[in-house]
Formats: sequence, structure tokens, C-alpha cells
Amino acid sequence: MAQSSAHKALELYLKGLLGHSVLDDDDRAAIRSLPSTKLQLDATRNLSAAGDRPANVGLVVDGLIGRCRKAKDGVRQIVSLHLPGDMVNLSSLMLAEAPHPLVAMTRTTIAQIPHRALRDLAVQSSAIAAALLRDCLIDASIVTQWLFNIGRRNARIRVAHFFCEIACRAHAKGMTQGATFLLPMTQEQLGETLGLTPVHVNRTLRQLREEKLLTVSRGFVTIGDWDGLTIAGEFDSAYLHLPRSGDGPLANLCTREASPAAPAHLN
Amino acid sequence: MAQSSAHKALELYLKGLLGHSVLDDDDRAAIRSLPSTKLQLDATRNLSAAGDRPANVGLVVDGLIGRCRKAKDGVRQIVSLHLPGDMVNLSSLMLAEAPHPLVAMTRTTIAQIPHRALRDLAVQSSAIAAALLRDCLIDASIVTQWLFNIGRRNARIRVAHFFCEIACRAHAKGMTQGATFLLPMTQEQLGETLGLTPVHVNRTLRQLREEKLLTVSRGFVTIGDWDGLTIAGEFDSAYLHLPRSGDGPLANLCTREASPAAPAHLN
DNA sequence: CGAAATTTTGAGTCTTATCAACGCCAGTGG
DNA sequence: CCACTGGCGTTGATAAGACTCAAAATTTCG
Repeated sequence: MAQSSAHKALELYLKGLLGHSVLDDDDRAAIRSLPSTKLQLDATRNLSAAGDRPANVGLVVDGLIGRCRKAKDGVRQIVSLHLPGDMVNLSSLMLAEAPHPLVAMTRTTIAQIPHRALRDLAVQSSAIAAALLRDCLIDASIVTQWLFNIGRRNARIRVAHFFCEIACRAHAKGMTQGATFLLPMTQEQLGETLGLTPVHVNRTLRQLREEKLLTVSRGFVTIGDWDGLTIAGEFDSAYLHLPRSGDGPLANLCTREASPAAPAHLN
Repeated sequence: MAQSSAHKALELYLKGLLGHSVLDDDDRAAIRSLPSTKLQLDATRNLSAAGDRPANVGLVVDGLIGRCRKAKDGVRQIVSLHLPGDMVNLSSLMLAEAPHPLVAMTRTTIAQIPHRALRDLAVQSSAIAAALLRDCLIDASIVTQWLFNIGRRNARIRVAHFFCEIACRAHAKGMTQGATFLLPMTQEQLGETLGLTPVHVNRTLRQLREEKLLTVSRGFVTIGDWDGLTIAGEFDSAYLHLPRSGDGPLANLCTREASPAAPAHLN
């Protein structure tokens, strides 16, 4: 199972790249055969730095991982979240930076891919280089959206928007079942992501539940009213750069405007 | 003056690239001779979108410009600021995205550089490609820092941190005179940048002024106590990826820890 | 089953937002 | 030269949203 999961994650990652970039058969094969070594991150749900001067990028195989920044007093802000099939710290390939510590939200396994291997690929194939770069830029686009949300929107909009985003991203990876998907985060971790206290997250979730928009229970999110949630979250998925509806069966959740026809999968 | 300023801006931009990347003489010459056309942005200090599907990137020649995101109700969040010698929308080279509207904080002139020209350069020289990429990633690093600040820090820290950052960036470009530099932003624009209301910005600035840390008047910022300001702003310039102290006379403002010896230029 | 973590709820406080008014300053036009 | 104007900065009063502290209820896990 270990080896096969890393393959599955690479396949997922490749699928993501194909959503915004064109890669020929050689490129695809090269990505599929990228070498990697497994790394298990703590079941303790707590902070765990992964390498101080990373010589690897991480591919999430299983679980859920975030990058975070920490203030001296220990307060944290999670600045990005990575589902299985997402790459973490890809930018470390090109920019030597003090790596943001990683937080595993739950027991998480990562396939570490050596910088060396990815660099070789990027040199061989400019299409792969471009695809990786776009992946970085999309990450940045998401951070920008989060900045907007936290800077200008109240707790209810923030929380609703967040679940819209994760729903879209999970759906694009085929990780939703109907209107439900797994999101193993505590309310404290949600707070660290959304710039809120856990108590306020709790109250906001209650409010959204009472409005029949959304239920969160035991790490599972169930969306009760997709249209309502996108309106509550003022959500427009464009910044995620997912393929348009025409591009595949998975895309119809994430049309730019929450079109009435969209939430077919939410029944 | 028109033509020469564009040259000066390119020179400044090149200097910035050299802070984190190695470029040989050919590369430098190629960048210096990049073609551009001037664009004047409004003196009205208000929103002005620059091109819907940009075929250019923008190089700030003069003035101050921001990217922003806007909510339906018109509330804005400025997600990045660009001083003269900074590139705007560089990521549009590689990622076709709904361009963030640009806001000119004051009368601003931009040298528009065609995508085509930059792409050619990047293809010719992988060193240039890498340098441009790093520039994008540094932008993203700044956005991430802002996300942290807005998500987790109160108004006083945010404001102090912001002025530390701008001081460092202006200083790296040789745009400070002693402890003073130009920052032609209204308090409303500061609020849109920091996720605060203009009224609260005003009160926070007063507080910092009373603490003798900082004075803002008529678009000029004067730092009264650099060490105090970095402490108040919990500032560590690492995320800016400016050259270290050893790399040149301009760098000593921005040592990672606000070392007692650092603020030589602030006297 | 019991311990620890997490979620939920309540009460009170604080930071920040909102609303409103006034003063200052630069530019304009008589 | 001066009144007028509009944008911006400043200040006050009040309200709202989010935080803090605390404790109880629930779930998770050994």
C-alpha cells in the first residue's frame, strides 16, 4: 500500500497539473516516475517542522498538512493547506527561504521528492517547468485570496468561503462523496487558518448549521446548500484556477458564478 | 526625462534581481534594453484597472501602485504594494488570471513591458528565467507575511510592521534620505492595506507618534526609533529576501534581528 | 472504563468598526 | 488677497464583532 499510495498521489498531482498546463506523454511519464521517500508526520496533530533547509519538496499522500507562521508568543497562522495530491514547499525549489514549519492536521504521510529530481525534469522539459511554476503561482493566488478574506470579511463569510474552497479543491481531486468530504481539522486549527479564535469558529459553525448551509462533524463536512454557501461566502472559484466545467465531469461544482445548475453532486 | 526614467526603473529592477540571483553581462544588457511604453495612471488617487487581459507586465517608474481585490460592496483589500523599480503583475506572464485591478496611490507612471519581450528573454537565458521566477516567489512571500500580520496581530503591530517593511524596501532601492522616505498613501489606503478602518489607522499612527517611533506627515514617513519600531512590529526582514548586510552598504538596515548596530542610516 | 482532547455554551471585556462632526490645508477662482 | 471648496486628518461617542476566561458536555482513544 505504501508504494502504491505514492503513485496515486503522483497521479493526482499530475491530474492537477493537467488542469492548467499541457504535458505530452513523455512529460507525464517523467512525472509519474519521480522518485520519492515516504515520511510519516505525527499523529499528535501538532506542529512538526520538516527539515530545516529542505532538499526535498513534499507531496501529500494522505492526510492534511499546512504551512504556518508563528509569532514569538506561540500564536500561529496557517498560511496554506495541502490536500493529498498537493505539493508542499514547491517554491523551495527556486527560492532558498527559511522554510515555513509544517503542521500535520492529522496523521499525514508525505512523499519527499528530491529537489534534484524535479530540477532535472524542469531542465529537460520546459512544459514541466512551466507547469510547476503555475502550480506555485496558484498557491500564491490562494494566499492572496485568504489575505482578502481575513482582511475584509467577517467570521461568517470567512468560514463559508473557506469551506467552499476546500469543497472545490477536494472535489477536483475526486475526494468528495456526494455532498460530504473529509476534513480532519480541529476547530482550533480552523481558527488558526481563518484568523479567529476556536470559540468563535465554533459559534460561526453553529450559525451556518442553523442556516442549513453546512454541517461539520467528526472531521466530515457536509454541505447542505451549495448555492446558499457560495452566496454566504461570496465565493468565486476563479482564483483556484481549476478547469472549467467543459473540461471534465469534476468541474461543475466550481463554475465561476454559482450557477443554479452547478451543485449536481450535492444531492 | 520620460525615456531616462524608464531606464532608471529598469536599472533599479535589475539591481533588485541581483540581490537574489546571478546574472552575467549578457543577461544584464538584455534586461537593460527591454522595450517599454509609458502609461500614466490617474492623479485622482483612485481605482484604475490597467488592461483586462494584460499582454504586458508593468514596471513602476514613479509613484506607488497596489494590486487589490474588491468585494461586491466596494470594500477593497490592497494585496500588494509596488515601489518604483518593482514589477507589477509579473505572474501574468505565466498564469492567465483575472487580473487584479491596480490602484495608483498617487500619480504613477508605469513602463509597460510586453509579455513577448520578457518571454523571449526567459527562453534565451535560464538565469533570467530563474531571476524572474524568484521575483514572483518573493512577492508571494510578502503576501504570506501580510496574511500572518492581518490574521494574528493587532493594529499597532500591523502598522509598525508595515512601515518597517516599506522602510526596508525603499532603503534597498536607495529611496530613503536619512530616516525619512516618501510614501504617498492616504490613511484610507493604509487601512485598505492593513485590514483596518481609516479612523483606526489614524489612532494607531497617533499612538506610534506619541511613542516616538514614527511620524507620518504629508506623505513622508520619518522613523524616530528603528529598533523600537522593529520590536513594536515584531519585524524580521528575512521574508523580503533582501541581500544580507555583507552584500552592500544598503543592507544594514535590514539585518534579520534588529541588531543594535543596524540603524546607522537613521540618524 | 477512564483520561485527555475537543466541542459547546455562558458571561464579561476589549479591540476595532461605525457614525458624525470639526479643523486643517491646498488649490481655485473671483 | 481672500473666500470658497473639497479632500484629508483628527477626535469623540457609541455599537458591534471577536476575544478571553471558565466550565460543562461530548467525543476520542488508550
